[in-house]
Amino acid sequence: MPELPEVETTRRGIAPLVEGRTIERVIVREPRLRWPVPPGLGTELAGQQVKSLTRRAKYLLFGLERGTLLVHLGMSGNLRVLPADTPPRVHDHVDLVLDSGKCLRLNDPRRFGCLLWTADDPLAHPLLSSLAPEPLSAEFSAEYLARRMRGRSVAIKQLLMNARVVVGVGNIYASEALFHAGVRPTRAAGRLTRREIDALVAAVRRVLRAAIRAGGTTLRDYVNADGKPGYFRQKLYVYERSGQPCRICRTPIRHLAQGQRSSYFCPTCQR
DNA sequence: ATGGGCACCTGGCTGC
DNA sequence: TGCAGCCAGGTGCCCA
Repeated sequence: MPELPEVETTRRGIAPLVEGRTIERVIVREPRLRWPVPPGLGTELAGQQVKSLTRRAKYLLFGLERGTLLVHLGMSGNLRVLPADTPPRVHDHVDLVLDSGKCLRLNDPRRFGCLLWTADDPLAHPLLSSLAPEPLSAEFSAEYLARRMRGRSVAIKQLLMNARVVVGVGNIYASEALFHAGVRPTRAAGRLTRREIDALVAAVRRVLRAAIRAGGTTLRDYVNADGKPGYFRQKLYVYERSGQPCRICRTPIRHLAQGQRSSYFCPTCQR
């Protein structure tokens, strides 16, 4: 589900409601997430104030007085701030009960998400330590990408989704960015021209920024912190549009599978 | 090092 | 109506 824009939308939505609040207690209804919720989490978090809420890749980092809470939403997770007495629904796995009378509630049907705590520098955590640059940072430049693509035979779409090359770009925005750059998803990464790499870096940035502005993309079950869907779906050019006319040239959008993931492209606009 | 495939899970849709 | 099969915003790990 959530790629960078959806995680960032979630962060912006919940930050004003959690920053400065104290966690009174933690309710774990289902600890079996991608990694088990640590058994001592409640003891660790109770009484701690949330100092900051930041994002690294698709992880949310809750900076506490002591240590950091790491949350990943996996494919189907969402976080909402609700009145603490709201009856839990199916797949409401964890609540952080706040001193505001509200709770931060994690819902995740597929349980591919995770909720972990670390006492140390969160960026040194094994799950975060080898992550690539943020796509919206200056570090993600055409020079950088060109260097990382050189000699690689892997398809450009799969490389874009590799978190050791650039983070935050998932299945939707990889297809969309490649459309806007005019590059077919199947091209070998190492064969792109410098002009195409320039276009691709710009397209990744543009698509992610526009999606954040629209509150993310809701395909099925993504909702933001207010329980509302994102509106970027209406601005998708190729994703889940196979057979429909290209918004630029009317050629039917094509679908194919790459590494067990669906890709979409316009055979006319993308070369 | 690189690339490919599988695994983890639930739910919704399709087609027989 | 029932059920099998397939697909879905991610990503760590194992193998060649």
